[in-house]
Amino acid sequence: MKYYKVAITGSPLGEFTYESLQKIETGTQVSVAVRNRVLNGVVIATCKQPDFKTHEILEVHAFRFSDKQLALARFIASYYICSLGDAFALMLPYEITAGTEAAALGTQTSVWAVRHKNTKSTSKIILSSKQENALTFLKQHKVSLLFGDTGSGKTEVYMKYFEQMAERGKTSIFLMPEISLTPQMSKRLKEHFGEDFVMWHSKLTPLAKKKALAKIYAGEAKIIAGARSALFLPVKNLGLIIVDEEHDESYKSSSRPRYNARDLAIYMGKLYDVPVVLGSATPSLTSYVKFPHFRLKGGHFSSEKSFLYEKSPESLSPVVLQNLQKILEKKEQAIVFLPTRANFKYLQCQDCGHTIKCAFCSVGMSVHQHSRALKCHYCNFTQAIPQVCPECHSPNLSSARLGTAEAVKILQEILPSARVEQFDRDVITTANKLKKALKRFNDKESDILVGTQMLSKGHDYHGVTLAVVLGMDNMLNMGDYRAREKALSSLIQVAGRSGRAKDAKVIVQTFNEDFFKTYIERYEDFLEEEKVFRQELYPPYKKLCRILFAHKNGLKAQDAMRQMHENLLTCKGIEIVGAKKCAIEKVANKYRFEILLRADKSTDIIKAVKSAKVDLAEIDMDPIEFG
DNA sequence: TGAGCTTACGCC
DNA sequence: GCGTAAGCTCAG
Repeated sequence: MKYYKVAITGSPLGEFTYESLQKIETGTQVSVAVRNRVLNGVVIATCKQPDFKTHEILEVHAFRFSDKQLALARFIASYYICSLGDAFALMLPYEITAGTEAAALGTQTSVWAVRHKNTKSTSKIILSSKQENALTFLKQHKVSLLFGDTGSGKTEVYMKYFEQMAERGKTSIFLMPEISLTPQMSKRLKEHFGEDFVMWHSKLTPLAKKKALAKIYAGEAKIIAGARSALFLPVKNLGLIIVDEEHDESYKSSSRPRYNARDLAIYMGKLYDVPVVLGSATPSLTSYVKFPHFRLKGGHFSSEKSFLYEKSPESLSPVVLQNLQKILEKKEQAIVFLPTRANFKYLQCQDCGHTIKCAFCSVGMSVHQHSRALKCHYCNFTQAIPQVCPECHSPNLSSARLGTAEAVKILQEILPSARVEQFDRDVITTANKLKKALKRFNDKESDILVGTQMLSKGHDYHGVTLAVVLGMDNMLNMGDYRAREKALSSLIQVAGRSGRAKDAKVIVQTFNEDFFKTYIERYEDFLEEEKVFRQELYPPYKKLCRILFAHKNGLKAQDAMRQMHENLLTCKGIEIVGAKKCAIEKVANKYRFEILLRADKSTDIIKAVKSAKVDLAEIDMDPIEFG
């Protein structure tokens, strides 16, 4: 009898020992019984017979993780402090049988693919001399940052690099934020690379996933574009990883394990000995400090952009409305950016000051006029809009903090001839709706798009000559160490969506004109100054780790925090910045506490957290959210 | 007393 | 994480 250590896929527990008569290679997928359930697992080692009774491995699957994937899983488990089972779960975003079935399917597809090879464009990508220089630079470095303005032609540089890799038979992974996986980008890559190109994201239908996997297994996919999970696909012959919009927060997972795909891409680059390119018009300070960069300036468009700052509280002010009116008269288009969804973020009593809170979270309920409801943006709890204050019964309830839906409503009333559309995740719920909304806008069937961050991510709007940016001060006043970086980069990203063809105007409503004015066209100056601000206490100069404790019994969560805090006191090389209630005390009926750690080296944090960890603790290494 | 719900334990 | 068994509450 042989004995094996098995990591249970998706389980936070450690490795369990199972027996089998078969010889099973490390990395092989197996089915095992835990309690009386059959679960998937991964064989991670052989071992001696333990002193307890073991169960038999029920089934040995055909799929096996490569040694490099095993190394990646081990790294994730150790750096993000999670079980191997949790790490492997990231790498299996498809059913257990996918490996074998897809492999079988692969042969069929390859015949099909060969027959359709002629769908691939034969046209070569022609780069400008600046772009050529950029590519040369990227090729000279293991990890590099392509710091390129919107419209500077980063995508062509990427595509040329992909093409050269494909010519050498190498596969490239192209990561982008989920929301940027637009029909436009897909179309462009598909047109150029034809059957060599595969798209991967969580919303693919099971059949589409199967087809994509088949191509990947068969080694036919040469360019794999996808959201963060695409990083873990079983790629053959990896040659290059490009992480576009590297500053984007969506690379960081907000559930266990809380990995950052951009950072893991860099680790994978080392592991596979392939180059990694990070790209952004507004790079994170972390990447800017850590990696050599090539500055690709704009100038792709000959148009000019002018900025107008309005010192005003957030509103559709006369200045904003007049400018929108002018745009309509000229039959041009505008985008309006607002960081808030719904009609209003809050509903407040004018007499006693009470804000209506979610019954399950310690946050205000947002007003959704369309569904005539108050909605919690944290847990989705919905209730009717009350007529009187639940505290003092006053009927004087008023809404605060303008949201996208309300802005659309106001614009439709004041500018009745305008065709205004809401562009946020309340309205754009599917890929199809996104595609259609973009098509309407680019076909000039709509005039004004009012939206959140979604507006600014990777879409090309040809005819926009006015960008209105509201709510910047709310972003700036968020209070976490990245607030300035986030606000400025959002502004630059939104501004970058306008003036692609003609001269354009950007209206920024803010009381912090000096800050935005100074840096809007000099992001590198901002980064230089930000270095000084971060030097003493914040990343990339210091490592942070946040540990969360959430439980519906508040005392349980607090006790767990206290216990871990006590354990941490004896640990060396770390600073306990705080151990307290979270800023948002309760979410989805769970009370929340947190510990924040700071250190010079991540190894000290890992060592400390591993030794001090208690059951309830959820580890968030390199956190970017502090709510 | 036991149905119905909450909490603690430990999984190989 | 999650199933199970033990603990707890309360109408009858």
